[in-house]
Amino acid sequence: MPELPEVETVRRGLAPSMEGAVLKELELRRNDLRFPFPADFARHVAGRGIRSLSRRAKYLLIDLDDGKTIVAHLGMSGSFRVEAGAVADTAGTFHHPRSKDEKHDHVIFHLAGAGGDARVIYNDPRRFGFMDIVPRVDMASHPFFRDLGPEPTGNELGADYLAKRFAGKAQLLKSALLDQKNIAGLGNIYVCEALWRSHLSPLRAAGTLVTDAGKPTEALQGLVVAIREVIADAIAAGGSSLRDHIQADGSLGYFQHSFSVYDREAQPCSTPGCGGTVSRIVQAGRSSFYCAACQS
DNA sequence: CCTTGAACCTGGGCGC
DNA sequence: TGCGCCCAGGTTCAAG
Repeated sequence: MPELPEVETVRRGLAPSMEGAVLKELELRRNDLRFPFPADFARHVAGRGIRSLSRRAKYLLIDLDDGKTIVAHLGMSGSFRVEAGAVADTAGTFHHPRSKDEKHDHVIFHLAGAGGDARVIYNDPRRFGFMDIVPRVDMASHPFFRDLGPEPTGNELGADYLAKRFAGKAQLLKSALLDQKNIAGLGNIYVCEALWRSHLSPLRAAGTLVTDAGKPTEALQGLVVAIREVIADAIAAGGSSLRDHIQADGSLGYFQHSFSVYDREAQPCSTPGCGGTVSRIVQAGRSSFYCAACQS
């Protein structure tokens, strides 16, 4: 499902329709996703204005004008799509585009905005996603966010910080990078890709990237750069569209065309001069893709 | 503390 | 066409 770049792409796609709009009605087509919706969820948010859309890790945050925030996690298969408001065709006739209901449409945001009415529809076949509402003053201490590590964007993530987290750890590097307490927002795809870019094996112990003095090794510094770059590249590409993930406007991200190792088992490694082959192994129940020839 | 495996749920792909 | 199995972008909890 959506990792950080996909959620960021969703946020950017939804923002023009949602920011500044009024949430006329929240339509819940079932009682729960992964968890039950909060008590009186729909009644609670009806009529509220939407201030802004933001993101923390893989959470989409919809800030309302009453000091509360709708928190949405897309799980493995969640997606949003927008039905724009009335649009004039070339003859000047207004049409209200309304896509037909699709299977697994679970939550519908009915909006009134400057561009007319719109609907934002949350679809999630596997229902591993969830939504909740949290007062903004409590956000940092809320269990969703309390233990999250730094964002891998910009300069928030540092090698010195990771050295402290990894020091003395026998934990597999793959698992350490998937742990949202270490870095927030990475998932299976981008961990595999960042490890390939930094020529590090997913089988390596996290502690081997830290010197005896507790400082980051050059390898760890390279890993931090690779993580930042792969996330930035993926956001710029609109995320990765595998299976059911689409952008809010229905278009596809295209970072999947830039995968070097993810889902490329048995294909040649693209490190210049390497000549190796991409392997797939299973670690902690997840597939890891890597080149044993150039990643150590 | 550690790591692994199962669980949550539906659907797509593949082999037979 | 169908069935059974494996796999899937995440997270959490139990068990060893």
